[in-house]
Amino acid sequence: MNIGDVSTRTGLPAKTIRYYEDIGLVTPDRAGNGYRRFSPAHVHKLRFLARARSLGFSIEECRDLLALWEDRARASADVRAIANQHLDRIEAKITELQEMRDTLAGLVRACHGDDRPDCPILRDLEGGTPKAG
Amino acid sequence: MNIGDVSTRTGLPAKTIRYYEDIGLVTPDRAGNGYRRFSPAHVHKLRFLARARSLGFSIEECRDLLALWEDRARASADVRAIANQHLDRIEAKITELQEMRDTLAGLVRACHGDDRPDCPILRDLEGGTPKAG
DNA sequence: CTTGACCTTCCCGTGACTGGAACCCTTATG
DNA sequence: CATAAGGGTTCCAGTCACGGGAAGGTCAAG
Repeated sequence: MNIGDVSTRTGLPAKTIRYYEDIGLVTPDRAGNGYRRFSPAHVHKLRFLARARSLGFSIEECRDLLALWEDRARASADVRAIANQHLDRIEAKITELQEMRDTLAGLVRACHGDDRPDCPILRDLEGGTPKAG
Repeated sequence: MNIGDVSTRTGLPAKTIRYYEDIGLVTPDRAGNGYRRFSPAHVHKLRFLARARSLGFSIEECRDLLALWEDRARASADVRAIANQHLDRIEAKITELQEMRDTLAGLVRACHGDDRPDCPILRDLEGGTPKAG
């Protein structure tokens, strides 16, 4: 199978698939004309990667997950540890973004948003005068 | 004031302050020995930047906000538009992360996490067999 | 024989910095 | 006077996970 087919089958751009080869995540064969040739197993692997990436795992985590996936003697605890770590990072990021959102939403609410120059948003950015009174 | 003092006063690393000069966000004076010299106004501006960045505004948004901040005739609506747009992006990101979190949390819960190889997390990544039965 | 859709490699750009090398300026101390 | 410490300076490279685009090879159809 050529890279274009693999791309449609996995949803990954061809560029991304080449990149994954570059960094050693997949190693397709080569046809006589130099074209990459992918087996169903390669496609399966790339789908695994696409799914893991869509869940926000980093490339290095994907590499680890792939290794575990291909290790028939792996311990599920190892997989869960990676997932849990990632989960913690996601939770932290969510909290951080929620704080940003709350602050910003408050400022946007406080701003009348017309053609006058007075603006609580800028006042906050300027010096943390969070609307006195 | 030298860059080190500005760094402590604003909480921004010196490297970042130099970077902000590079991209034209601040333009400190220069002393005879080539050192950057910052006025209180520069520090104020950098604090503005630090606060805006901490709220997740991109550098380009910061540039726009700075321009509005320094335009005494600005309309608060313009500021609010930028903030609102940013708010939407934050909301979208939060939703995306929450979906990731929910999926991952489900998988982690389903994984017994011991030394056996059987693992629902890998099963999901492998092919979307989301635990049949 | 040409067209057009594929494929290849290669290099640059992204955002917002961070690390590090190699060097200059200033002050204090032996 | 040498030197060491602790500022500062420039410039280059790396991060992460690709994406854009150039320059060119390959293949099936008309």
